[in-house]
Amino acid sequence: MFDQEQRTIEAKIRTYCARNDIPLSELKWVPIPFSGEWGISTSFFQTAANESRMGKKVNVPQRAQEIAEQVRGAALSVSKDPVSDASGICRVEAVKGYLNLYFSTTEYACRVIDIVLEQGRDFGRGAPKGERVMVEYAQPNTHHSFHIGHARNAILGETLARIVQFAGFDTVRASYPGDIGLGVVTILWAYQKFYQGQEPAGVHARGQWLLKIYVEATNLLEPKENETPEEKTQRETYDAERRELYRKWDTGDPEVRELWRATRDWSLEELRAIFDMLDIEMDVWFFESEVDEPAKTIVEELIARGIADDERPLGGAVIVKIDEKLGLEKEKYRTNVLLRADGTTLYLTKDLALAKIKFEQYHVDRSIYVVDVRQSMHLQQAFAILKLWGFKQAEKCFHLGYGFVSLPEGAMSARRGVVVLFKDVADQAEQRALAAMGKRTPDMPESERKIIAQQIGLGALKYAMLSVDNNKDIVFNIDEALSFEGHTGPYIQNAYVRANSILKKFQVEKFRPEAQPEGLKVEGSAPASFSLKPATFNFELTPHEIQLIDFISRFSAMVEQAASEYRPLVIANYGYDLANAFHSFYHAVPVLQAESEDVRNARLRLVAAAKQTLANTLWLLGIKAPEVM
RNA sequence: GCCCCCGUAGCUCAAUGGACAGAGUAAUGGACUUCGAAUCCAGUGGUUGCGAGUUCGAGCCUCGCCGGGGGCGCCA
Repeated sequence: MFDQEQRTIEAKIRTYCARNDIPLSELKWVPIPFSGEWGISTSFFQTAANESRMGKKVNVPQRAQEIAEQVRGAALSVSKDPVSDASGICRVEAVKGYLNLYFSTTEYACRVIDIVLEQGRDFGRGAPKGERVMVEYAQPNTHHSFHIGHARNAILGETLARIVQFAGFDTVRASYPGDIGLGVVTILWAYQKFYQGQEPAGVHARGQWLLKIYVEATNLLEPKENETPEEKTQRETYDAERRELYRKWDTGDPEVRELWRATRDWSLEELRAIFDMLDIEMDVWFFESEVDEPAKTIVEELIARGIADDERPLGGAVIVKIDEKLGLEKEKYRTNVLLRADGTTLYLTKDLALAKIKFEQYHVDRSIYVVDVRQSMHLQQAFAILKLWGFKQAEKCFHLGYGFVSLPEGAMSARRGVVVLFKDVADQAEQRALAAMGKRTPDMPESERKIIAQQIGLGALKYAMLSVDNNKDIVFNIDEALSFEGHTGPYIQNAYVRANSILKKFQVEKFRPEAQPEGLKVEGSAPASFSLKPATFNFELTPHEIQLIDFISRFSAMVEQAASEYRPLVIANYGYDLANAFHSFYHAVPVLQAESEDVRNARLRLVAAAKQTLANTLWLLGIKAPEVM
């Protein structure tokens, strides 16, 4: 916001230090961490330490303070036009080795709010970065139902995609369902043998039904303790049938393929329904079944390039001795298999083939994988091989690992049917939100109430997933995940609603409505800033206003940080802080009842800016911003 | 045996190597005739697992130890 002033002062500092032989280190500016005023700050400890290293005998903190004081004098006096209100910086102080530049409150408030209102939904958006990034997430197996662990993946991936997109990357969202493999065939086998034609109606019911079949099938196919010879024979017969089915699939048997395609579609339909609920729109769908052939092809290429070693003549597999090829002394990436002795591909093989497709056909510069942290080793191996292969994009491959989601009673297991389904939690969330809405909105039509309850429920669930650092495991406690109070999604949504409420009331009083723009589904929205009058903020601001403007002004920097670190948590935390600042402001500072017309106009602009920033933040989190709740 | 992640308030979690380690939650007290109380305000709560090291400065970086979780060539 004050880049110009910052650069001018930096130049003055540099000049001063050059003239006085002070070995200035890099100037890093951070917001002054005290509330009540705004400004930026930089320290001179590093510079003082430089002197110390050069042989001068100095006490570093003391010397840092001396330099800060001298530089302060320079900043104020080098120019004939001293730093003043006019330039936006009203005060410069040197304290404890830091140089603090304080912004003029009036000037700062005006600039921040003008920018927000002018840029609207683009406030905080980064300039185009000229790079394409692909975010691969949502890789559930088909023929299963989507559980709460899958939901963490999808929510994390979507939010990351929104963040990098908003930060200025050309962003491609990719899903990669596992639509073939032994697990899938197991379900096909049981379906065909016991349940053909018995599937229930309803997209979700059918998807969940497939999961039940899987549990039963697993039960039939797994060895039991103390099993009788008859049971053993039975089980082995079943297993042989399953293997035969897989073989038929592999050779393209039309009947098996048709069975597979039909059941697979049920899962994909459910997956698409869930993406709709989560507000996810995929750009690209990769399927494991379609990567198999390309995977076989690349194996030959990797052998030809001398990256892979073919041990098939010895009755072995095709492997890559990654450490050896990289010339590493200590073992790090170890060795992995590209092709089994029987000639079939593996997960790693397919991922390599898929990466090649991403780079060559989709022209991806950066490739992000949102995958369970337990697959960290495999992805590191894949990236290492891509590097050996000569793909420069390998440097910009990134594994966003996340800890797994377990239940209070232990780990989830699809095989045993011990899972918490996403759909069930989402339904529960809606019910709880409806109950919480209670009498707050007596005049709201049921249809709208339902929509908003979904938005609140999912807001709570999503925020619960995003407000924990991705590398930490989560024990899924439904009461905590669906809490609507405190550090939660609805807390942020509620701040947005309150901001809207003020603006709405103002407009109703002022203009009587018809001011309702067309196309807004939700009643009571007051988004238009056209009716806001210019304001100067030429009055003494309360600490609450200062705090709120401070958080608003940091939004762009937060987006940039979250994108460069690939960390949705940064935005989740920011959203809470911003909402918290707004709630405090809301409670303590009258807007419509402000003491004068000028103050009221200014505060209305501030409320509109806060509302906009909350809206943009919620969008990044994939959480809807209802106008009422 | 080797590698990765984690250890912060009773509990759940934050904190680009910088100024005073912060929130939520639980318990306590207060604030609705007011722009919506899903909120706000107040006090309480800490040897950042332990020990060294690097640094002007370490919750953060390095090493060792303790404790928990995950992974390690034909599963995904």
